[in-house]
Amino acid sequence: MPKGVPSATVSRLVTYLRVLTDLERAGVSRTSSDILATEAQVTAFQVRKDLAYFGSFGTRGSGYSVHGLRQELRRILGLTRPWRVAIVGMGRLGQALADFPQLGEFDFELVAAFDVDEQKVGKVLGGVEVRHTDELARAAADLDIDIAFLTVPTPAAQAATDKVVAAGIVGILNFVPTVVSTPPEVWVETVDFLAALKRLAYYIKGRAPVIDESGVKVGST
Amino acid sequence: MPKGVPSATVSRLVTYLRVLTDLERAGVSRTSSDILATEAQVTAFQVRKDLAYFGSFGTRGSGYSVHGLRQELRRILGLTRPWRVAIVGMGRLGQALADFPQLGEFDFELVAAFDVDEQKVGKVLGGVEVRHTDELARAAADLDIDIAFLTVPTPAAQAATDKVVAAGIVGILNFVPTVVSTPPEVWVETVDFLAALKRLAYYIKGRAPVIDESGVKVGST
DNA sequence: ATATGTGAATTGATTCACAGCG
DNA sequence: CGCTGTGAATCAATTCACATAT
Repeated sequence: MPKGVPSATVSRLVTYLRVLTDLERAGVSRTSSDILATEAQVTAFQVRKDLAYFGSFGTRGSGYSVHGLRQELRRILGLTRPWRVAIVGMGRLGQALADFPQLGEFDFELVAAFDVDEQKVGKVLGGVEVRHTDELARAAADLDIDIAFLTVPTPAAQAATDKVVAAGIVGILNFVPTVVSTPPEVWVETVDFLAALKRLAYYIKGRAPVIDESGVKVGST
Repeated sequence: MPKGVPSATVSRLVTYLRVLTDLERAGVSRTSSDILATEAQVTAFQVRKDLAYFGSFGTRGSGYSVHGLRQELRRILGLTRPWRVAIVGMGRLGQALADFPQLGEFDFELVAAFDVDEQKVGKVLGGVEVRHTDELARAAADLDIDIAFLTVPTPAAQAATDKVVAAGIVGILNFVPTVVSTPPEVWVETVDFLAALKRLAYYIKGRAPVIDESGVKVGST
């Protein structure tokens, strides 16, 4: 596990893994940095450099084994063992994620769900019984929870995070549009579509088609 | 609109804007790069450098006007005018997004929804009438659509993207876990929670609590 | 002949120190 | 005096050229 790997490299490795999975599913047995680069929309240099952080996985002159490189990437990314996931916050999004069928496909197992609403505690939503968030520490130890999906309302985010941290959970997938504080041993990845939408506004500002006086779309000025 | 702004800066501007909105809502009238930095979990240097790409918005010795800086960031990010959004792909996620109440709060207006499924075309899902995806080009011109939310099944992603591009839409918020190809005048922001989850696995690999033989959690080795 | 793996060069982003203004 | 704004320095990431292996 080398140090100093750019986080952009980790993101790209996830993309390469998806491309390799598609290739393997399509029955392709060998590939190259060129092909991976095209599919991932990066350069072949970048693909090779990204892989070089972790070792040498190809054969000079003939490229990479699709299956072999896929296994290596799964190992590098830590996707060869099942991760045990809990959802914290069973509102609309939490319930939708509980229902999401493809989680298991990728060795992520939903093992618990939590909410502070007594109306929800004890009910089964999306196939899991909802427990009270105060049970987090006990349940995390019993159920060996690795990852929490944080899907609580924004004002509750930090308090819920503190409970997750106190429970010894080291990974948080944060769906709440706010920055939460955690000790350094806890890693937080954020998924925030409103933030992505606002970035998009920045990039297309001034590019959006302009309608001229006759109602015809013309290029931006 | 300065060139060469790091994309990380754009992401952080979105965070600063959220912090400023919270501060304004809380009735705070002035702030500083230090306060913004703490809330956004970056350094004060970084805040000032990020803002410096676009101008000078503070007062030396006394910091920033919360309201003033918030307006500047809204202007910089292109959030002072309404953006017209269409959803392409009215499956589970598309319907959930159509139902999402907070879009309008941020000057994003849902103006149309598309699907290829004849069963869905003509129905009203999440408050919008669903049109056939082949109507995209016509509708985009009539309704002046700026942004498409891409929420189609993965195998349909590129074909749907091509229709979006042909319709003259310049911004795509891509929820599909794949890389789509677009001409350079179209900007794509990707929201992929499975990718974020896999990155998380990488970072916590080796950090996850280890259970010793007596069933007690101990630090990772 | 061909495509990988990698050190060197370049480009880009962040950090810093302090000059500049209120 | 305090806090912003910014050029210079450091640090990090990407690009490139080519040596290397099959």
